[in-house]
Amino acid sequence: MCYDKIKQNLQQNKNDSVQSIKDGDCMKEMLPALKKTLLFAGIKEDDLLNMLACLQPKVCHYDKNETIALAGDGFECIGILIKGEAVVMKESAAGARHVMTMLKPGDLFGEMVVYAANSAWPATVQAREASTVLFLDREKIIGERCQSCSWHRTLIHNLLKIISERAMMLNKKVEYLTIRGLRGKLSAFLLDQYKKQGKIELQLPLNRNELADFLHVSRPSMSREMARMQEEGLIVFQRQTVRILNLKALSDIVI
Amino acid sequence: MCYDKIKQNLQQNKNDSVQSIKDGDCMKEMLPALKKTLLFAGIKEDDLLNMLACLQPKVCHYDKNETIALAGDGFECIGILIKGEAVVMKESAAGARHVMTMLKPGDLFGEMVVYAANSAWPATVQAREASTVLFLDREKIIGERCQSCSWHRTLIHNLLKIISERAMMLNKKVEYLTIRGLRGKLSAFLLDQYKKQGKIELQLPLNRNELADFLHVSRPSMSREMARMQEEGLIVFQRQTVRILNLKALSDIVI
DNA sequence: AAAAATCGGTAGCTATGGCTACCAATTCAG
DNA sequence: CTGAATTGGTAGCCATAGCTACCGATTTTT
Repeated sequence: MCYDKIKQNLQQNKNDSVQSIKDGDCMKEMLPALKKTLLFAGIKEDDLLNMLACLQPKVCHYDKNETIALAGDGFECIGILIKGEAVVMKESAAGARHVMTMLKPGDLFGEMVVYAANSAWPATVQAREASTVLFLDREKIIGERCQSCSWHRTLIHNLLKIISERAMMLNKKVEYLTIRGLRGKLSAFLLDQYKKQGKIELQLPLNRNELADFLHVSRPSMSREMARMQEEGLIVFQRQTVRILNLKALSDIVI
Repeated sequence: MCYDKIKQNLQQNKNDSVQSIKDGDCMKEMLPALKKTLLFAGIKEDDLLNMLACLQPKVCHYDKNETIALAGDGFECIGILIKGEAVVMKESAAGARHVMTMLKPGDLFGEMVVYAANSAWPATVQAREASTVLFLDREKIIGERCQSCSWHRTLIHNLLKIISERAMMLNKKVEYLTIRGLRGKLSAFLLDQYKKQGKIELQLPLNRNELADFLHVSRPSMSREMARMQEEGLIVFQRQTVRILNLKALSDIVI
């Protein structure tokens, strides 16, 4: 498992991984990914180097299809994908696989798991291409033993923001999922878009397939319902454009 | 709205609310609630007082049925219910109300919203009895301007843990909700219980009504499905006791 | 510009599951 | 100990929505 890899890395000279970052080669490779990482938002490029020295990250390489983290593992580090591509997926005992997210360079994983007490990693992370991952110790991010580095505060801010927003997103998702009825889900989505875009003439940010997927309904069923709502004079639509005709009726549908 | 109340409070002498905490009367009332609050876990009772002096909380009182926070409000503070009882609820435009959580003394609210960028409060908090609420500024918890207080680190740890665990719970909920088919949801639930209890003979922690509610299905539909599963030799059950007969079959059902 | 792929709409069939109603068993209260 | 209330099982009806299949329109590729 990945965990073995991290441990191996630890047993090496402590400064080894940091050293390797400091020689320009490796660092240059990492910079673009690190700059994109939300965890490091607001930290100047020049400071990144010093910060990494303090964070003592472990760098691990994975081959294509190698497992980075296994569902059920305990997990002490936050991962940042530096290079390559990975997927977060659920695997049933039957072997059916369901991809939950794709990770691109700069993406974070494990932020939630790592700070929750005795929670096992709920999904498997697997490299889809040869990939490089940076592991950050959860305590080091907070700066448990570090009094001198000023940017720990920025990291904590970012971390709180990232996890909070993940939670808010999940909350929103639960809301959509618990709404009874396809029409209800659609109405809720349209009203949310209305709130966001401020006009009754909406541009849908998703195509039909993605929207159906997001609401967890089948595409034809959704199309049918949209057609019905148009018949009943609630909305008019053409492709990605939807105009809400009866705002009140829509909000009445949502529980 | 609540926000006005907090502002009023701010316009008073800055130390006013803190003062009032320091006179024993008010403080004694608060102590039991504060000790239960997860945000303060691991902080000694003696330290609580000093901590509150640094955090400069605002104390607000609410009458029965008064609104503490309104859906859509921006919100800069975390709330701790000290006395009374409150509910977090969703209100549709139609006026239908749905209680999401009940808050008891010591319970926190707003932790997620407050650290997510420009997120509006997704639900309304309303006092069900005459209640007292302590509001903590989000920056003060992190200790933005405070170098001296050592327990900021504990608070940050607790905060990260609380929000992470909330997110993990939501994640679990999404999992259950996205499973297609009543049988799938049931199987997933039973397998989770199996993992938790370690035996194939389970004691369900919920009665049928609660379980149906948790899985977002109707009680009769669930009973029917359970009966079918028994017919097919997957499980045997009687009231709260369920014995799993075919573990593999169950896990095959869950996607 | 033609071919291919993607995207969206529609139809028909059917499985799923929600709902009401009712009954049996168990638990609780007086 | 008896009546009431809660809890769980069952039946039947029917709305919802999933699925397959197919078609036309649009976009992309070559």
